[in-house]
Amino acid sequence: MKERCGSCTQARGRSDWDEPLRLAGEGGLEYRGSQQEHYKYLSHSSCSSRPAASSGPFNRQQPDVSVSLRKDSEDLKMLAESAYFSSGDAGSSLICSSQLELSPSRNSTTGHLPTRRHPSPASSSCGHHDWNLIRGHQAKRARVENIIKGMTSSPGMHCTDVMTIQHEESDSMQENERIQDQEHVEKSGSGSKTARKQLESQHQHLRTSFNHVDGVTDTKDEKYPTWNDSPETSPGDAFTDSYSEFESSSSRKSQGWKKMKLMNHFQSKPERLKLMADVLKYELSRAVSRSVDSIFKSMPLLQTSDEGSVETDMPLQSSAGKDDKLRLSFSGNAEVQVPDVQTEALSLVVQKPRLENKFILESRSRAHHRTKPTVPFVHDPAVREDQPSEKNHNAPRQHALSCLQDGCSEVGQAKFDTHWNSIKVRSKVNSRSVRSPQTRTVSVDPSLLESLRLPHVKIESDCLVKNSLYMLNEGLTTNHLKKAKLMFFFTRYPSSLVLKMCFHDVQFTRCITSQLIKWFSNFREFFYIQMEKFARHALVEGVSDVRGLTVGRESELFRALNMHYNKANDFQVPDSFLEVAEITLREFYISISMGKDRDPSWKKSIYKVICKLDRDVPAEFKGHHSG
DNA sequence: CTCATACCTG
DNA sequence: CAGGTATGAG
Repeated sequence: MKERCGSCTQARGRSDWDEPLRLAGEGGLEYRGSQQEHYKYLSHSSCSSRPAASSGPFNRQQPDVSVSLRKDSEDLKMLAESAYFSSGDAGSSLICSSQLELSPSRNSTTGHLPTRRHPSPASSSCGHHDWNLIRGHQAKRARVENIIKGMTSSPGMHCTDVMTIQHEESDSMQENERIQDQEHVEKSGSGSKTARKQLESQHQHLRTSFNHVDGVTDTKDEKYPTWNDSPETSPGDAFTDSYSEFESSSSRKSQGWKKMKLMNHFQSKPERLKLMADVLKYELSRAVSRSVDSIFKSMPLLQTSDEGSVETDMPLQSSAGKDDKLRLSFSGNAEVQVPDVQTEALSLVVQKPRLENKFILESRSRAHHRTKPTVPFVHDPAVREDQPSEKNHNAPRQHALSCLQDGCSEVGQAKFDTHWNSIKVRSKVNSRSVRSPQTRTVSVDPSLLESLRLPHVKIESDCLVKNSLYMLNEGLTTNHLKKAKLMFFFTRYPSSLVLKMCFHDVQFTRCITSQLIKWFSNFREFFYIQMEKFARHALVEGVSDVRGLTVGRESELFRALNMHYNKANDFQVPDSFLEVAEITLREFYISISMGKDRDPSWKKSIYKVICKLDRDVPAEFKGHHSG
């Protein structure tokens, strides 16, 4: 009694689900013949009365449907194919590209903003006076920009970004130490040196430090890759050790030529060092505070609309409209701009790294050097129509965090608003996976906050984490189910591509895919059961002509269907679905009236017809509102 | 054999 | 709606 849509099963079976990377498009072609065959059969059947001249919805539809659907099918295939190929390899190539894009620190040529400066003794000496000409606020700005730059990296980077900032400071200071040492030697060699001169020297030194931060990059970038790739050695190591006395943040070991310098640091200028550290801390905290404040200022918006896309005073170098991931990373890092080397990674790691999407969170064990920027992979098929939702989103969608559309930007989509708070769907898959924002916390070491003098910065972890780290669900929620039901109005046999596009916020594991398939299978089951029931009922009631079978919005059949798929009745069921329902009902009626239901697989032919009536799912299903 | 689905059941 | 099973295609 296994009635199956043979071609459907074939076309949508392995090639579709089992190998999602393969486009499931051939089915449509195969069905075409079947459909024609079917309609031929229908026209031959005693019940079929579909002369073109006759009126009525049935006649109006059939020819149109069979033709236009064919065309639509073609278009769909094309669209799907293009969309597919761009999204199919997203899991891999996008990651790679994103990593590249997101790692300005690894490629000094990409950034206006220096990420890492390692003034070599020679060049730093040469540029010393030039740097002194640069105003302090420029230096600060540079640092802030640097911070922002760091934010554009992945969430997993925040710790090391901070480290980098510290190291930058350290390096600058160290460089100045070297300069000062030189000066010291020179002056001591020449003669007297007053305490005032010492003080001036310190101030000069500090200015130089900041200027270094701002201006060093050009000459030192070439050193960065080495530093980045070889965490064990860094020109800034020496000072890091001394600097850590104030920040207690670094465990890096000084190496090589640094050690002698380090000795000098402590022996000759402890006070100066301390002063420098204090000033640096102050400046750093100010800069960080400003940047963080600006970020947080914009953060609450992220929860509710695209307006919340991160807009800060700070220049965001990276992205044009398409690079949502960059901005996402930006927000992701925003939460942890506090130089905390100990805590936040833990809270982030709590989030399960995504295996398929390589959502990698760097281990803290590598915090002592800049980790490779990790990319929060936004399962965001590149071809996805990035068009605004019809109900909201006047704000430009390019404002990032469009990848957050699922959770945070569903203004006006009341029926999806509770996505993030939705209860779990009863299922094995769900039971292990639904991420609740409340489960995430960002722990920032209070002492570090204190040390940074950022009392006003509130780490709104939920908001931040929600916005930055919840793009991908491991489980299907009730809202996903709801969405799937609404999708059923358009497609009874969604391809894996469509599913991925519409549920791009879900990690498409095998389980998830199977569950979605099962959902639609259940939907179809209910749908066909209703159809058969009403068709039989019509026969019993003596309906003699299929033209008398219509499915209107007031019909009992539609109400039953609507109750099932659109219980809240908050979705405008497309007319096309009514047509599909009507066609299906008539197919059942015809088959039953012909006694075909005695054939165990009598529904097969009906399935063949219906599966061809799938429409493209509206873009709003693909773009956002996961639920 | 695997795989995906239809069908049946709870 | 999901689990289990039967079926058929590859």
